[in-house]
Amino acid sequence: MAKVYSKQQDKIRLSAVDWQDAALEALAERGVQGVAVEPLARKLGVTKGSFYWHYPNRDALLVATLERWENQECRAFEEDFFGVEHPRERMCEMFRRTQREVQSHVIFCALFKAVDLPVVGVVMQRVSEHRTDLLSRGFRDLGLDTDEALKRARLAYLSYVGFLQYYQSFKAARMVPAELADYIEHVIQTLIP
Amino acid sequence: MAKVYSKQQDKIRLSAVDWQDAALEALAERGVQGVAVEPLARKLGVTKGSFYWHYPNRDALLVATLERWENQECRAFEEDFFGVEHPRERMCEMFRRTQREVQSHVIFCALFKAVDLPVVGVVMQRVSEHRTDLLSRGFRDLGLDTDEALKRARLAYLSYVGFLQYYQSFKAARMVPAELADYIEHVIQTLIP
DNA sequence: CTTTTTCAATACGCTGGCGTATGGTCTAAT
DNA sequence: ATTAGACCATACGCCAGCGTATTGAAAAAG
Repeated sequence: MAKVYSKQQDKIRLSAVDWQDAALEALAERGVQGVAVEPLARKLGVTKGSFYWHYPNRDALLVATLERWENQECRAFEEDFFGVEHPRERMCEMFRRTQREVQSHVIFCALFKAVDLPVVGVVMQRVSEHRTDLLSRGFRDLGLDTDEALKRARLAYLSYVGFLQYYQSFKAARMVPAELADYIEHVIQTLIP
Repeated sequence: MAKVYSKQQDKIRLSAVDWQDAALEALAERGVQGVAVEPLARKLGVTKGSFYWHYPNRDALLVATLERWENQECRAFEEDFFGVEHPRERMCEMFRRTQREVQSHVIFCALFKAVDLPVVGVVMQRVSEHRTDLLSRGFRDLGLDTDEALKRARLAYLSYVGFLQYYQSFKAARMVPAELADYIEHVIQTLIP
């Protein structure tokens, strides 16, 4: 489906998925409102005449892009979760995850900022519940009762969300990697029983 | 300076501050990009001819509005902080604050979503540091050493940010007040030594 | 009661994005 | 080699917001 091309500029013919890839890139760079058809067309070295052959409108691209992202994202999260056997080590790794897979976080963050758009909202709500569920399960495995585990999972997840919002944006005032790692370890010590 | 008028509609003549008030309202309702001069003018029952007498451009209104908001917001936070003597009770109240003063949180949240705009970014960074500083001080008063206190303050603040981002938007999936209070108490138990 | 000053209306041009319509070109299959 | 379908260009029209320029009205100052 994906054709052969060298640069972003001189490509052959595009598929619907190519537009989604470009949308994700724009999303990471300029946020949801950066996903605009004419700019995307320019970036792809094409005109919007092409776009409206693949999608009926901008929203449709957004929906398709987010659906693919959601699947892939949830799968990755699950793999990370179930990838570690030991319950405590497992949770620690989930927290340390914040320092890795940067691009993924950038998109997550951009989406969270646009959560007021219905199209984005429904997706982020599902993703949030999915993650909270898993974290909650992780805390149960550490001995917390159902209720405590859920609340702790919410706290953990929301502190993650807040962290991203903050540190993705204030790139100037960022902690250095060592300081960041130190912070994460503190969070682990504080939130994991 | 503020003239007499009955409704939002039929007012006499406007001052620069009237535009700031309207801007704050729009900010709470539609986010930063809702602060647009022509819509504001409509809401104020006036045309943009008026606006450009008071401000050179949209950005100037934003700056002025944010400056006023920042002062007022930081002052309120300090008052809440120093308003309670007992160090532990003080911190507990700061956390419970999340359930009150709703309008204030709405604006805070809207601003955080637009933190990529330089005008907004610089303000939110200052506000964030201000709050983190005070929280850090609060944790020191509870016996944490300087380093731990700072990290704990960051965690507390960022979990607050994440919480707002989430619950301001997903009004549908909100916790009921009792459940919310329960969550807050859990956070208090977990984060306050 | 003039004269300034302050505030507002009208009308204009510009930009950037959306979406449509129509026709053209390349490719793959017949 | 022809044809059908997939992909793209061009050229529209539309809308919403920004900002400017000019004129007008209403207060306040003199």
